[in-house]
Formats: sequence, structure tokens, C-alpha cells
Amino acid sequence: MAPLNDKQLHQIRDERREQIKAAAIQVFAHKGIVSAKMSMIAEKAGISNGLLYHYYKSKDELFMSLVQEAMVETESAMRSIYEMPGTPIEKIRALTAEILDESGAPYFMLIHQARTSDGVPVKVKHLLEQYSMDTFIDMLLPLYQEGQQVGELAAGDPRELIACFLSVLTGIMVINANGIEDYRIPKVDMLMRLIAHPVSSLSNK
Amino acid sequence: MAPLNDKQLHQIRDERREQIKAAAIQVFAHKGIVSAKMSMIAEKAGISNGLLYHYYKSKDELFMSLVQEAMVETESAMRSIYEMPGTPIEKIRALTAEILDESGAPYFMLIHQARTSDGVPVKVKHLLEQYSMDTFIDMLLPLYQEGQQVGELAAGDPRELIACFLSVLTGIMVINANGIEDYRIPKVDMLMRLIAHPVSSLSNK
Amino acid sequence: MAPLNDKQLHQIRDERREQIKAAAIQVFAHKGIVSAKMSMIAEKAGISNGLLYHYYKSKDELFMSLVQEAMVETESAMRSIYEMPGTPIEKIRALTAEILDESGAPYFMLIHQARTSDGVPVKVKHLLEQYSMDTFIDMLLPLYQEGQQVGELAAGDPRELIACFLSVLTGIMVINANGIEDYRIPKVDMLMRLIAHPVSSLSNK
Amino acid sequence: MAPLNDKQLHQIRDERREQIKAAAIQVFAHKGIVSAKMSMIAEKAGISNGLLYHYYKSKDELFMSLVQEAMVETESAMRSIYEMPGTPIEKIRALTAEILDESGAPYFMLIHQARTSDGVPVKVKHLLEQYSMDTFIDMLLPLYQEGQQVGELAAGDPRELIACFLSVLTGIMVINANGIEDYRIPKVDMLMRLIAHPVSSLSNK
DNA sequence: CATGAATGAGACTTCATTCAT
DNA sequence: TATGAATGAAGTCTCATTCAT
Repeated sequence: MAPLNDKQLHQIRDERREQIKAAAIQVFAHKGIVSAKMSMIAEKAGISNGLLYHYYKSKDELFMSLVQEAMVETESAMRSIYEMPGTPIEKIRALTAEILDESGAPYFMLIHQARTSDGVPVKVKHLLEQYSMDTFIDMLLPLYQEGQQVGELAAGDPRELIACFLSVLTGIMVINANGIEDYRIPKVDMLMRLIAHPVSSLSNK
Repeated sequence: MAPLNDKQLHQIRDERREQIKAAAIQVFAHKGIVSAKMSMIAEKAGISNGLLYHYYKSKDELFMSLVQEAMVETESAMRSIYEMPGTPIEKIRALTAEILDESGAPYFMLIHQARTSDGVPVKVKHLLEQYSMDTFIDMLLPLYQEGQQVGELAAGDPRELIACFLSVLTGIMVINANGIEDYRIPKVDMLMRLIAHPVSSLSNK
Repeated sequence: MAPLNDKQLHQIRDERREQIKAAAIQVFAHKGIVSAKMSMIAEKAGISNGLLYHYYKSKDELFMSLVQEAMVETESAMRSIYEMPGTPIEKIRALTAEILDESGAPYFMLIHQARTSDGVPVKVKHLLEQYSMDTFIDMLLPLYQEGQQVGELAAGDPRELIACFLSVLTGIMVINANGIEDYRIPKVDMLMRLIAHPVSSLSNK
Repeated sequence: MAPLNDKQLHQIRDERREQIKAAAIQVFAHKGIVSAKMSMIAEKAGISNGLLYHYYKSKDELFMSLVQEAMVETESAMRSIYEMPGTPIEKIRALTAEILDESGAPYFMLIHQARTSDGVPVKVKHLLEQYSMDTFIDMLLPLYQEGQQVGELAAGDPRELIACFLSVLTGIMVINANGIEDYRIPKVDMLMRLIAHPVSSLSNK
């Protein structure tokens, strides 16, 4: 009956936050930010409606916090590309596979929602500027250029190509996030054709 | 003495319906079915809130009517592929270009919304079954197989390839529909690489 | 193509007013004052929505005018009792039969609605005071007392008896007005037992 | 530390439900299902508009739940007649008195509203079929026939007589439910004359 | 920390009423 | 006179958020 000590409290808080985040990601991704109801999130997290507001001041804040996390995660994934082994195209394939595989879809979905929703306050918009597509393009640019030089990647304006590739990737993630059976996610190799140099990809096979 | 004659009335009604449809497509595509408020549509159409309900019984009906139209439109676009000139790959390129160009994005968006939203009643779901992805795959299958035989199109399970291609296309349309600047729509030629036979596409260039 | 002359116009006006009244009575009686929609009345009258408002300034006015008419009609029916042939009980039986038979039900319904509805403005309330139940009781009182003296009618406070009888009659009319099959309107003879002197009614049979 | 325990919660919920039901019965009986506004019910119950929907999913559901309760109540009252002491006519008089006395009027009103309103969905209609007037007639039939055999009750088709009697009773309850002063509810003895055998009722006095 | 009752703003929808023709 | 399109107020219902316990 003794009150929980600070450590325990802290642990409970962290656990709860994780429960909530996990639940919220699912619900947001499935239903979109507007259709997602706080009550759904609470239920999926196994907690009461009111408790949600002990951990997150508002739906917007909860959403924003997820978006931020998604962005940090995405950025770190992007950065990690330089630590990967292999040639440029192999690195990109690995990164792409990681994005497609992993539970990355909800992240993309969240970011997309954030970009397109307009009910969300200024704070999110700031985040979005900070992690705009250009940011990611900048990160991948050197690698892509290297790939072009070694003849692995398709010729053309590299920024444009990266932007298109990321857009396609985002599109796939977005339509995939809702769990609709109808759509079909392409295999990595298929997507790589978008940016691979034709001859290289031939010899690659 | 007499009130407006039939012709005038008809004309007014048609005008209004078009105004409303145009406004609704924009709003629905931008915001999704839930975020789209009838008041927004009314305002964008330049009419009162109540008048909306003279022309469409409910938000759902309005949405459904747009979705249906979108589907019919899409289906007819797909069917038209067989009337196009050129080899299989040229036909597909032309169709793809048409989809990307034209104001087709909102249509795709609507269909996607219909597929993913769950606030929509049974009627829409029926429509969706009628125009599932499989339907479209079936339509394109013969053409694709022909393309494979003449060596223009990539080898592999043709249904799978078509499904992936359409999914990518849908994804692009969806992220594009919101009018976000960040994303970058690939050129047709780039997208064609997804399904073109490597050698063929080389010689094509 | 010559414009209608005054007489014709007048005639049209009268016809229209009758159409509207007839339609309105039906709709009001069936649905009650709130559920009755002006559009229903217009449709049943075979005219346009707008035209209704050329003849009646508002729903309330239309309703009120019907109520007034119903009251005048009812009062005159009541008054006519003294012109009827026969003994007091025979007169009352005749009046009762008239009320039950005739399309009188809607009238009762209207008056009842007016009494119970509270959305109706002051003017109707004035009417109601003018034609309160007491008014009718006063009218029937001499007859009833005569009936008691000749031993045809049940003993007891005559005002009370009349009031009860009229209330029962009203109740029947009200539940009958909606056209529900479930209810069963008693025969006149049955109702007369409420106020007939037992012995008299025996010998009457 | 813990929130309200189960018992307390249960109690609060029950209280609220009772508040709401009491308020709703009054408002529905007074105004009818259409005129009755949820806001009126909320106000009369002393709660917010939104809380109403915590306890009842919709206006229809609230109405239906009251109707159902009214029907069950009515049926049980009818059934109880066989447990009452006395001869058939005494039993019927007791039942009638109970109906007239008690707060039964709102119940009758509700059932009547349900029968006559047409805004109410299918579910209520099902209920109504289950508890149609015929059902009640069937329940009273044996008793009535017994009453006829012992010469207490008026001769004639017993089903018809019961139906008329119940209709009159309903009519009275309906016009009484609105709380209009004008009407006058007959005493039980007066109503009994409708169905009592003349001679019997004579000796009864 | 935890609960769920309670609130209220806002959205959809209906319909009496007005208005241009 | 006659029409039906057009308006806007009001009602039902949802849900993010707060509050008492």
C-alpha cells in the first residue's frame, strides 16, 4: 500500500506513453487523423479516455509527437544509408527494402497526413519545413551522384530523380497504410528499375 | 406570367449540379470524406448550405455519386486503351500519360478515399467491389501479355506486374491530389521503366 | 391570352383555398401539426410549394384558419341540436352519430392539436378560450337538464357528465384521426350508455 | 487513488437513466415525438445535451426504450387482472381504476404516439405488432366471456366490446396526457357503464 | 495515476419561408 | 397567379476535452 516510488512512477509513465503511441500510430494510419477518435486510441491502448489527457495535452499534440518521432526515425534511416555496405545502388536498394519491409508504412502515412491535413497547428508546419522533402533529397544527393558516376543509376537531374523516387515510395506507403487488400506493393527490384541505369540493371540480373 | 420554363429550370439545375460536383471533388480530394465539410463545399460552390440538399440528399450520396462517376470515367479510360494506336507499350504509355496529365488525380483520390474510408455505407462498398483493382487488371491483362510476347514488357506474372503498376500510379495520384508542393510526380517515361523490358526500353530510347 | 377577369380570378382563388384546406386538414390530422410539412400539403393540394404562401402567410396561419373553421363548424353542429326532432336523448344520440360518422374526426383532431400544441401563437389561444369546453357545456346544459328531468339521462352533476361525455368523444376522435387500424370506434349506442339513465336505456332497447 | 468504484458508478448511471427517463416521458407525452426536443429533455433532466447521448444512442432509441417499458408495464397490468379479487366486472373496474389513477397516462400516450407517429423506425413497429390491441383483447377475452355468462357484462361480440372499451380508455388517456385542463376524465363508474350489463349495473348500485 | 461522467462546440440535415422569373 | 430554386434557423448527434472522485 506504500506509494510507488519515483522510479516506478517513471516506469509506468514510460510504459503508458509507449502503449498510447503504439495504439495511436495504428489508429491514425488506419483511419486518418480526422476519423481517428481519441476514444479508439484509448481503447486500443487499454486505458481510459481521460488518462490519455494526462499524457498528451490534446489530439493534436499526440499526433504531432508521433509525426516528430516518425521524422526523426526517417531521417536517421536516411542517414544510415552511408553506413551501409555495398555500391550506391546496393545501398539504396537496402534502404528501400527497409522502408518497404518494416513497419515503416505508418510513419510515412503520418508524415503524409501531417503534410496534407490543415487542421494541424503551426508547430507541425514548422516540423514539416524542417524535414521537407528537400532535406531528404539533400541527404541522398551525394550518394546518387556517385551512383550516376559509376553508371549504376539512371542519368538525369539527380534531385529530380530522387524526388520522384521518394514520391513514389511515399505514395505506395500511403495507400498501403490503410491495410486495403486491393493494392499491391511492388517488390524492391521492381521499384529499383525507376532509378537504375538500364544497362547496369541488366548486368545486375 | 408563367414561371421559368422547363428548359431554363433544367439549365439552372444542371449548372448547380456541376458547380456542386466541381466544388465537392476539390474539397473531397483535398480533405478526405470526413474532413470535408458540407459548408466548405457549399461555400466553394457559391451556394447556401441548404441548397446542397436540394441537389444531393446527403453528404454520403454526394460522395457516392462522385465516386461512381470517377469509376465509370476510369473504366472508360481503361477500355479506351484498346482503341489507341501503337504497340502495347505505346498504348500503356499513352494511357499512363493521360492519367497523370489530366484532371484525373481527383478521381483516383476519390476512389482511394472510398476504398479506405470506413464511414461510408454499404452502397459505396458495392460499387467498389464492382470496380475493384482486379477488374482493371482483367481489362489490361490481354494487352500486357501481348506486350510480353513481343518483348516490350518486363517478364513475370502479368497480373502481379499490372497490379503493382496500378498501385504505384494510384499512390502517386493520391499524394498528388492534395496539392502539396513537396511531392514530385514522375514523368511517364520514368514510370514506364517499372514495366518495360530492359532491352526494349533501351532500344526505345 | 386575355388576362383573366376579376371574377375568374376570384373563382380560382376560392378553388385554390379549398384545395389547400382540404389537403391541409388531411395532413395535419394524420401527422400532427409538427410532422405535417408544408411541402406535403402543397403536394397533396397539387400546387407548388411557393403558391401556398400566396394563400396563407404561414403554416401557423393555415393551421389557425383550419382550427377556426373547425370550431365554427363544431359550434354550429352543437347549436343545431336544438333544431333536431325527438326527445333530449334522441337529440344527443343524433348529434353524437353525426360527430362520429361524418368526417368530423379531423376537426376534433385539429382542435385538440391546437389545445395541446404550444408552438402556436397567441391568436389561436384566444380562439381556444372563445371556444373552450365550457362554451360547449353551456350550450348543451339546458338540453341535458331536460333529459334528466324526463328520466332519460343519468343523474348527477350535468356539467360534469357533459364534460366527461365530450372528453370521451374527443378522445375517440383523436385516436381515430390518424387512421390507425388498431383502434375501434364504439357504436353510438354504446357511447350513449355513458350518459343514458339505466332504466330508460333498458326500455329503449 | 482509485476512481469511483463500481457501485458508485452504477448508482450514478442508474440515477441519470431515471432522471432522463422521467424527463423524457413528460416531454414526449406533452409534445409528441417530433416536437419533443432532445434539448428540452436534457434541460428537464438537468443535464447537458451531450450527456443524453451517453445514455441513449439517439432520440429514437430513447423513445423506443420508453415505449417498450410502457408496453411491458401495460401488459403486466393487464395480466395482473386475473390475480385480482372479485367478480369479473369488479376485476375490470379495478384494472380500469388503476389505469386512470396512476401515472399510467404517459404510458398510454407513449404507446399511442408510437402507433401514430411515422418518423419512428422499424424496430418500434415490431414492438407494436408484438403488443397490438389484439394481444390485449386476447388477454381479457376469457374474463369478459365469464362476465357475460354471469350476466355482469353487456351482451354482444366480446372482442368488439373489449376493443371499444380499450379504445375509449386510450382516447381518454391520450387527451389527458397533455395536461390540458379543459378535458374531464370520467370516473370509473361512468366508464363501466360502457360494458356493464344494464340490469346488473342497476342492482350493483 | 486513473476513471468515466459531463460538457459544449461544431457538423449534418430538415424545412418554413422568401424570391427571381 | 404560379413555380421551384434558394436561404437560414433550428434540431440531432459526435467527440475532443475537462472534472469530480
